[in-house]
Amino acid sequence: MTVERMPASLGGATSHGHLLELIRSADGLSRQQLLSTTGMSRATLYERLDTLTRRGYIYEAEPLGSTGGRPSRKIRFQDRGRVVLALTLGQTHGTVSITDTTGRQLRSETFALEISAPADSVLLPLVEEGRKLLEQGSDETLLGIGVSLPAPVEAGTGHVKHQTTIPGWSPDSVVRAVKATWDLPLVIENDARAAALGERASDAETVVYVKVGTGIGCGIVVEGSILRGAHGSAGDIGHIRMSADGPLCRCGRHGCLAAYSSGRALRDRLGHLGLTKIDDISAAAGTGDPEVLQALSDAADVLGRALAATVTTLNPDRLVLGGQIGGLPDFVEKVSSRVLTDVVERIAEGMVVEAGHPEDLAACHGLTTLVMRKIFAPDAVDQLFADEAESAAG
Amino acid sequence: MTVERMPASLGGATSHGHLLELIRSADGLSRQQLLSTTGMSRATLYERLDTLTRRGYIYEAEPLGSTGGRPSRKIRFQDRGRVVLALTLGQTHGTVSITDTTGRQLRSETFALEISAPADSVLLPLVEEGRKLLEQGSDETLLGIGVSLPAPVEAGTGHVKHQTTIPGWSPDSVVRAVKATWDLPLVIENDARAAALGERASDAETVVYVKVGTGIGCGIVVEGSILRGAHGSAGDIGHIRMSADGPLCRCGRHGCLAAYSSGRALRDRLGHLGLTKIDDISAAAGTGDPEVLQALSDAADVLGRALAATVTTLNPDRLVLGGQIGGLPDFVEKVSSRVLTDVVERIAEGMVVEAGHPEDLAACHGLTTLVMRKIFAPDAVDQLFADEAESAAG
DNA sequence: AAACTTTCGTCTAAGCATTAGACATAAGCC
DNA sequence: GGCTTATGTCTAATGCTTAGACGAAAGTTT
Repeated sequence: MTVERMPASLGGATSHGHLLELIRSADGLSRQQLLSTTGMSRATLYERLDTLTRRGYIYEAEPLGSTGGRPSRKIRFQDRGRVVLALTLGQTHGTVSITDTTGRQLRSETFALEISAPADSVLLPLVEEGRKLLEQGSDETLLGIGVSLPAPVEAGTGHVKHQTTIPGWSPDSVVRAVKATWDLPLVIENDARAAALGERASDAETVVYVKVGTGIGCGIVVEGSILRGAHGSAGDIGHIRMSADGPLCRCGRHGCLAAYSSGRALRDRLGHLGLTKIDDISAAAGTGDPEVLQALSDAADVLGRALAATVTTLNPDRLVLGGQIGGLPDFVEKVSSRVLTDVVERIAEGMVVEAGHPEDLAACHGLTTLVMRKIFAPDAVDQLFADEAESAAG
Repeated sequence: MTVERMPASLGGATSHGHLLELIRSADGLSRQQLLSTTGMSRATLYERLDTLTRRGYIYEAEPLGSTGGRPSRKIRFQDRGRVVLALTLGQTHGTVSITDTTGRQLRSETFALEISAPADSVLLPLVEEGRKLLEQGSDETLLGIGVSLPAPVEAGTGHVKHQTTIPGWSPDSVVRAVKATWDLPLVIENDARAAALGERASDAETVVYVKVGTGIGCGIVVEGSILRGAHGSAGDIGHIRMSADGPLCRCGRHGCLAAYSSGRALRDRLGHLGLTKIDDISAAAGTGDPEVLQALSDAADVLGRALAATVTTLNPDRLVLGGQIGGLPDFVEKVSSRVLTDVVERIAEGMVVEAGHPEDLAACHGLTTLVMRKIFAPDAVDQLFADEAESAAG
């Protein structure tokens, strides 16, 4: 006799990992609902739920309203007291955050730092602060750690690629600094990419996140996954060439987007006003200084022209701007209008151009998403259960 | 007692579908090799192979060389006599091809057509020619049909999107025209996207395919899958705006890439030489007409500038040029040099810029890939087996 | 030609996960 | 208290998968 099965896509959630995934995605399902959505037998499902409960993956939450008989109880993903530590490093500041499993910040501290300093001198204070922040919580369990950097990161290993922004750091400096304190799942990602992931609303969306701070970074998320390209340089839009004879860029070429629109370029242009820091510029923009506003407008216009090409190539649902410069309302407004006029209507329509969440929050959220994915990926969970069963038997 | 299992990624090929996938990807594996790679038991594997053989999915091929004992026999995916029909429609020509399961053309015929004519008057002759070509083969089984169009196509349904190039076609005109003759798996795709897929070498690569014919099309393949974007307009680079006050484009705006570099733009520029067709231009380029060469060079230069932005955004492994204009050696050369100078070295290095296979072949290959994927996707095969088992039991 | 080696093909008993379904209990509603 | 629905546990049956045996097949080596 053959059993009626659900289409594999929806409910063939037979394994522990997929069942957990189902519970984690739906916020609270009753046993009854799980039985019908998965199509599993009572005995099997209960065994699975039992195991997942015993191992602390799920718990039984409040009852749902009764429909006449005994009320069912929600089964929930065990997120109570589970936290992720996110270290988001920028060029000049770093934030240490404790987040819940959905990426919401619970506690955080921001510090000044100099990213070009030796790796350990930058990282160890942050790690130490992480330890302190963790101690402030009661009954919290740390699940994993995420670190974002304003530099290219190798996809699989999390190694820092040798590059101008972080000259002295060895590839595995972050891994070592963190692993020395916590032997837990660790994810390292470029800051713009982490923020892009943190800004995405649904898994179906294509999001382009552009960070304009000291430099220009960009993260592209297509259907929930980060676009990396052949050598991990996808989204390196700061070096789109806007003209053959433009200003000199740090990369040695002329006319790069970053030489027009980055915070560094603005600082150079506005240096004579005594604005020596990027934050000075955003502050001056707030006061309405006309020269500053004009400079921002020019920068935004060039960026908008470049992004028009990027947007035309990718047809995203959303274009999100962030960073100290990128997030300024006037800047967003100007970029938006330029992009929307330069992009053909078919692509522009329905696309949202907007300022992102405060940068740390976005990156923090993205990092938590990555950490959670790494730990609770169905296959990873199944593997873990299989390994434990094996070692118990062997 | 617990069984040692292979890592799920590699060999956990327990189901019929995944086993078939494994056999299909490796070209000829012995039973012995299958046993060790999958980790399945002899009995189970043999049952699976038996079923797959009985249903005509696989067959036993020639023996491998002996290593001292009885030689093993290769198990092969059943591709003998299996063909796919590919209809590749351009603006002015259409090709009907019979391909083997790897996408290699076996027989083909090319016709002149006018894409702006009513759908049925374009499609029915091609379908009829397809029937004739199929009759020429002996002992061939048609697995499915692929159709590529020089117009946007809706991803899931294969419906033609209402657009300027094909004004009179109803969304489902292609589906109806084909399904009336063959009730088989059908895939409909945009021509540049099909070609992009047809050009890809490995599933790990990111490939940007740019077709310069009458218009400019572009297909982007990331890790084997086609990038579509929010409304399916990803890769619509013909309307990247190259200047605010450039020539008028058909879309009503000024300065679009297509107004500089498309075959149509070249034809307009070279009209006074009596070159009224795109093919005339490529012919004249072959004879070395200096005015034509200069026009091509200019067009290529602008395209190269636009592609530099696209390439910087995506960091592809390969940039492939195709189409009547795009495939011209001088054109490729010029685009390549412009892209490679405009793109920052980190991205340019390792990237290959090259002319694609003749356009029909690439699109044809891509279509076959899509049809084969649709039919032999592991899940689809498993579903089929499950359904049949159920109906046999019920 | 005989011995050797390796694969092939089939079969069996055992193991294990999963299932259908029974049965008792719990809990809210009328 | 009766009704209804969900929960919790248990059992026999089912059926897929496995380990492993066994012999035949088909080459190589001696």
